[in-house]
Amino acid sequence: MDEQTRLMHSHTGVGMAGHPGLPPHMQEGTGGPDGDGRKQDIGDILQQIMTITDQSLDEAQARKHALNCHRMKPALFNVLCEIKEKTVLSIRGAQEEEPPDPQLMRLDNMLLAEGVSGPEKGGGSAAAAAAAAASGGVGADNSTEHSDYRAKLTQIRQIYHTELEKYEQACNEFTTHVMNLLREQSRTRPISPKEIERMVNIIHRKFSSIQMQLKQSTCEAVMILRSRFLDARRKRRNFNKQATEILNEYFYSHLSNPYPSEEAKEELAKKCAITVAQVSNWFGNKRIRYKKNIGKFQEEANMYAARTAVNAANASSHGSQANSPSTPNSSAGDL
DNA sequence: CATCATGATTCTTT
DNA sequence: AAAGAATCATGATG
Repeated sequence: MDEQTRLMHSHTGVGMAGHPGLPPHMQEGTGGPDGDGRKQDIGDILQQIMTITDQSLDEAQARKHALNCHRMKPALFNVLCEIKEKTVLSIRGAQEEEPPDPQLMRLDNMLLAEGVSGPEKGGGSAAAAAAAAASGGVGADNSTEHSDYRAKLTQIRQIYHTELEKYEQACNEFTTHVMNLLREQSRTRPISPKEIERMVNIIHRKFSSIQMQLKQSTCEAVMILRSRFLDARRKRRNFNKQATEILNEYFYSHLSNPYPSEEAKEELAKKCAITVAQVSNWFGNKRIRYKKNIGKFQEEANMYAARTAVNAANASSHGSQANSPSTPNSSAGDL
């Protein structure tokens, strides 16, 4: 490896010939193979940097002060301003404003929709619950499953916000640092406020590209979480036997018109300890499956018909029997 | 472990 | 908006 020669090669005078308003490291295309007139060893520069001491810094400070106080300084500064005035016009054509990145907007929208990037509310879980309910739409029944989801979502949001804050802070720090630097330099070379502004824009763009990575990974995390939990809303649990009995009873006793009204659904939901939506699901499934294969359900139909008949008989004969909800082991309980 | 039952979701129809 | 139809994914079962 001849890194040394390569480095030597890449350092030429052109590095200083770039944009006057930008520090060299922010420009593209500086350096590169070039005429090797001087071939100044970059190692020398590094050496100089490494050997900077407080003393030499003080020295430099003093020299700067001396320069600033030089009697020719204002005149020189004016000349520089003039030159700058001429050159800056040709530079102005650079990309001023960029259109908002569609991908970034997509990510932002999604994070907002998931309740991640929204305003952090005190409760946290409440916000997450609202978000989950809004996105899930149907759910909101057994919160035992959702609480885990909410907890994880809150966790993700916390990480996201702390990271975002860190970036924000770093960005601000860096920006003020650079601005101070530029202001300091503006005493010896002309720097227009517009240039400083553009510099700030560049910094912000760099940092926002970092932020986008954060948003991207946050989005991925949320997606994974969703697929694991919210999609686990279809982690189906069979209704208990009693509930299916109640539902079947209603279904077969209203076989000619198995469409319970809203009130009836509520009643059934209450009796079965399930939601109205679940009752609707059940009837939807039952109707279509019954219709599809009546023969398969014939036995079941007969059974429930017989039972309701018996129940009716009991109710009528014994008069005021409030309710016999379970009738655990009656005629058709098992084969 | 293959298969069916079943609750939930999604899309289409009414 | 509600029902129908197709489909998905899991639970139960043998």
